[in-house]
Amino acid sequence: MRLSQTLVPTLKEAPAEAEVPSHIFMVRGGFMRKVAAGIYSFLPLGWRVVQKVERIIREEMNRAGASEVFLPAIIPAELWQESGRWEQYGAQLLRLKDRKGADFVVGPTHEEVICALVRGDVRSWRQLPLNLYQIQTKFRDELRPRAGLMRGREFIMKDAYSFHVDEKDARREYENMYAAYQRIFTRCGLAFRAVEADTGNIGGSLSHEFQVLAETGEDALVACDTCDYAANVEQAVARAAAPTSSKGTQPMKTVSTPGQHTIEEVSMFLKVPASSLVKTLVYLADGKPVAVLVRGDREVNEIKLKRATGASDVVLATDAAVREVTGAPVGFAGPVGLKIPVYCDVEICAMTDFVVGANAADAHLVGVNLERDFAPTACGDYRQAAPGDACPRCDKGHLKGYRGVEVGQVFFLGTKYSKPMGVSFLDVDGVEKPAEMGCYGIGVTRIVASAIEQNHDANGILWPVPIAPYEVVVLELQQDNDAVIATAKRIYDELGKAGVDVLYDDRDERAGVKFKDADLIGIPFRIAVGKKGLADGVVELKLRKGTEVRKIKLDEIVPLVIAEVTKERL
RNA sequence: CGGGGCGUGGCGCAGUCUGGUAGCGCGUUCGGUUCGGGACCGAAAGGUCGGAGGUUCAAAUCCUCUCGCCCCGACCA
Repeated sequence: MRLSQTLVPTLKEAPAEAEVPSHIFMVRGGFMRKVAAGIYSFLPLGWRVVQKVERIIREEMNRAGASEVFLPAIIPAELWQESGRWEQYGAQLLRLKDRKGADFVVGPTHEEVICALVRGDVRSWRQLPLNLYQIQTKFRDELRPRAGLMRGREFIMKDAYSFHVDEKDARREYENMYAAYQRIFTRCGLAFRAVEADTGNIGGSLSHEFQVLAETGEDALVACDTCDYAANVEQAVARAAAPTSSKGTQPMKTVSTPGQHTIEEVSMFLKVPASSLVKTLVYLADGKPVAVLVRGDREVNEIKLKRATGASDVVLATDAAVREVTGAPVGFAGPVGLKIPVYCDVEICAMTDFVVGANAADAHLVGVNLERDFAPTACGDYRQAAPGDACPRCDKGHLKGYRGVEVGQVFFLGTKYSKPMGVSFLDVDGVEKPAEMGCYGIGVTRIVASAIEQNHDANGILWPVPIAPYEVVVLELQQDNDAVIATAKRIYDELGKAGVDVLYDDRDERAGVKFKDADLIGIPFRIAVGKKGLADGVVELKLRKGTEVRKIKLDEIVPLVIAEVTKERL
């Protein structure tokens, strides 16, 4: 492609709203433009990157035995009412009406549609297993879209759904997709990690997320420094310290702590570390108050609490509710004498003579001990795992913290959707059974953003060759020199004929502008054709990710570049 | 939804406190000189100051309402 004939509007300055590197460079490099909050147009360069990523995904999905379909973006509400998600999904679901007043949704995900398709046409065990996927635009009306493509409202996703005669086969396919995902992200040139994950809204019982490691990632991860355990902190098991046999030595007594209601304040006031305090938090589990105890320097993991209480909704209680339950202002809650269920994190089983709120204004209890002074309803893992924790899987390791961008997730769903949606088949034994299901998503546009987060410098993007919009850029450094123009055009033509994706900067611009733009848009291989080099019979070859400028003889440049590009393609 | 901030030519911003009829840099167009790391000189085009209402002789500026956007938090296949 000749740069003079396409639209690559590069900018010297990025819009003020762009903060993360991927957003800044995609706008500055002329890859995309914003249309509304979380909604973007892809320009020629950006769309080429998306298509390269999609091609890799298609190749690997097809190789893994999945079949591509294309489902509608606009879905009748009845299907969502049938699954129950019309009510459950909340405000993220964009709802609309047609001219007759009938309700529709813009699909944020497609379990309903795929189930409706499969239940109509799959009747027999002989038709299973089946794995269907699509690459399509999704819409989720996010509370707060941010960081360009990292969290948009409209985005491109590859979603796959598999159907099986039994759980064993569904788990086999889970492993198959897991392996395919490893290949996809590797081929995209990403440094990533598969981590154990919560199953969230989608439901099901087994899930891994594929996280691209990046400082700007929204997700907190922990991974063992010794074994291969890795998990989203939402999901990570917090290893219990060995319970102490000591019963504690101090008597329980009340101390006055006027105005000290945060852990930090109480810790300073009583001159004890936060790790010697026990934090009592009141939650409403489906509206009913429960208390959770964690060590003072820990955080409650609400997902674990949700699981423990069996509630479908767990929220921190309002100040008024806390006051009603504890009889004290917020900041003085404690387990002693509480009439509501008390969930005690196991870490506290290893503590003695700790500090808790006294359920009275301006007072705390010191020298408190489990069992002796209060009896919890349950003991378990209710806290957020944290860097420095002992690894829950191996004996030697400790957890380290990372930030990640979730680019894919695989779920084993069981019959969560197939039962309510009536996806069943007649098995060999003549019995009708619900299909076991899996689903597997990849954020295509998020891959594009996270690739930039991982591959950029101060001047612009450093695309990995397999997803670069073009593999090679040819710079024509002078417009008034026939030899330069003829040579640049010849190299461009020959590379193009050889199947190399090549961009030709034939614009009537000064050399400096072309160098700057080439760095900004991040094409991996750069060939500079100028009169200085031609005088010596050479052109210059430079890799975007390196600093070395190689002078290559005119008759060697094309075969050399073809060889080097091919090597990088994966 | 809670907290903070911002809407002024395509982009980045000043002007708003203290009302007087819109300015700077980049980009764009034309002419000239330049020409291997975002050139220089000269000329020019381009703005309902997010929108509506109000106060005033006079509103980008003050008041009310409203819409949009960004950041932090809560939320999240």
